[in-house]
Amino acid sequence: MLLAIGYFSYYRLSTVDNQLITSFTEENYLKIIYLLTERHNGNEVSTNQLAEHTQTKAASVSDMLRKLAEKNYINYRKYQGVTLTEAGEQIALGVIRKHRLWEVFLVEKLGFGWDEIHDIAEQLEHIDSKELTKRLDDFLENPKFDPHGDPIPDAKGKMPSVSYQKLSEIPLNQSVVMMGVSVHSPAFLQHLDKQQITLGCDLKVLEISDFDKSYGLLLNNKIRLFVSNEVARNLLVQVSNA
Amino acid sequence: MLLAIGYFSYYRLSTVDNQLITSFTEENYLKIIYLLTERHNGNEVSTNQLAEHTQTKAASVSDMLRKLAEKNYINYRKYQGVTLTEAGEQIALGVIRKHRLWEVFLVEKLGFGWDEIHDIAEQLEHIDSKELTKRLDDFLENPKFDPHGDPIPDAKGKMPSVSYQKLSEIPLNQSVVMMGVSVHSPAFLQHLDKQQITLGCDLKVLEISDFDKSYGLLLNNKIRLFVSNEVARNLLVQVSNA
DNA sequence: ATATATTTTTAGATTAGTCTAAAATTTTGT
DNA sequence: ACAAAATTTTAGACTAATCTAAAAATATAT
Ligand SMILES: [Mn+2]
Ligand SMILES: [Mn+2]
Ligand SMILES: [Mn+2]
Ligand SMILES: [Mn+2]
Repeated sequence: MLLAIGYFSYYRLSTVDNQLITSFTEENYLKIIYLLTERHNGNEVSTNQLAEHTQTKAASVSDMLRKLAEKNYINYRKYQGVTLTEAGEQIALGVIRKHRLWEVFLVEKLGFGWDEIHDIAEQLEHIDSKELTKRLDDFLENPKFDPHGDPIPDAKGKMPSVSYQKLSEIPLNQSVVMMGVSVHSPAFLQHLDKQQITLGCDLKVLEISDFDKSYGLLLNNKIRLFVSNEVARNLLVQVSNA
Repeated sequence: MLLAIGYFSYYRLSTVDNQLITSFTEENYLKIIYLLTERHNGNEVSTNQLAEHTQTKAASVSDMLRKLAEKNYINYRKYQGVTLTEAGEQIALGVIRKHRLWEVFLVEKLGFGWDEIHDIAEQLEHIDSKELTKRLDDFLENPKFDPHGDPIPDAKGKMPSVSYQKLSEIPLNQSVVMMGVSVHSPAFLQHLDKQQITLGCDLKVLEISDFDKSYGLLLNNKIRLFVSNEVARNLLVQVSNA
């Protein structure tokens, strides 16, 4: 809620663009439920998983789930985990859209590295203004992917479907393009930077070491390097269609 | 507090760049105390004034003042009103800096009108990242004034001093430049837009009507128009030094 | 199948920020 | 100078989001 008096105005949390009030906290729960559901291919998300990802205790999550179910944002059968309703999913996708658009802004316009942006986007994703989101999207020239390769839901709340594979699942000598990462930690992203593994680069698995299961790669048809098995499992790629 | 786990992270309010925790709400109080103190030329701000500008009740303000005084952000003698301490002023100036930088962004980069930006900046001013503020400032080419003509405090927390006069205090036939507005309501700003009164335009008071005390102006040495006494009192100008 | 372990929910508290109503203090007007 | 009015503070209560501890439900393991 916003009210102007003379010079000033005071922004009182539990904002609204127009209609229903969804708190900062509720938005975070819905977003995390969406992302975890997606990661589990549509399976219910458990209370403990949510506690872990919200950095709270299971008891707090139970309370919040009761509340979100009351508002019809989630399907909730006690002890059975949750999924989002259509209404809940739309809120989640709106938050994810803003998060990813702001990440594009931070990298493309402000020159941040892809390892520095997530925590800032975590705040910006809650800014509540349809018009701002629309103008930001245009300013960025309607990007379809964020700096980590994640697809950006459109203004209607539709998430583009992507079909990436883990590099670890690609046959030897198959040329692929690096499309995304499934871990966003600064440490992992900086590790990739050091080896010049960036979004859009060409990769080919030449060998998998018998010694430590590490991956011997050819990068951009030029550079040979080894990455650990864990790195290979967290690189998302697509078979080159060239 | 921010913690990343795999894909996600969860932003828990009561944020920090590094050190002390200042809530969203506390930031708003400190900002409003700063602006009201400035408006009263350094005089104490009263509980009722704060209640009005925070859209809360005097009782709530009293509580918050006790808390802010405890944290040494304000000088508070019961019943006597408050002023900011150096620490409180630095927080207020940081918030105001971000508010005004974001307003520049919204107008210069996203093409918003000056009447549409305040409420969005009211949210953006709480985003907590020194690095973001620094890069935003550079991206905007280190603007010294926001779209309403208000000066932008520098990164060290120093507010540039400006010496504007109300148009209503300017002698007849004195050429002045329009430098700012002392009311930021969309209605007022749109009213100015309609008469093409913009920041930087030339103004000269040709007459003050005996009938209704309205001001007969010459705009940009070309256009003659009348504005109400209230408009004249809320236009901030500076004598042309050309 | 049943005891044990794990997960989830409930019960009861706590904190921040707000409220209304009542008490205390300051200001104003004669 | 003092009564009345206005302002400010205090007291007590409420809501959202969290917590710990205990109870209930579900899963697992012999
Ligand atoms: Mn992110
Ligand atoms: Mn991302
Ligand atoms: Mn503003
Ligand atoms: Mn402004």
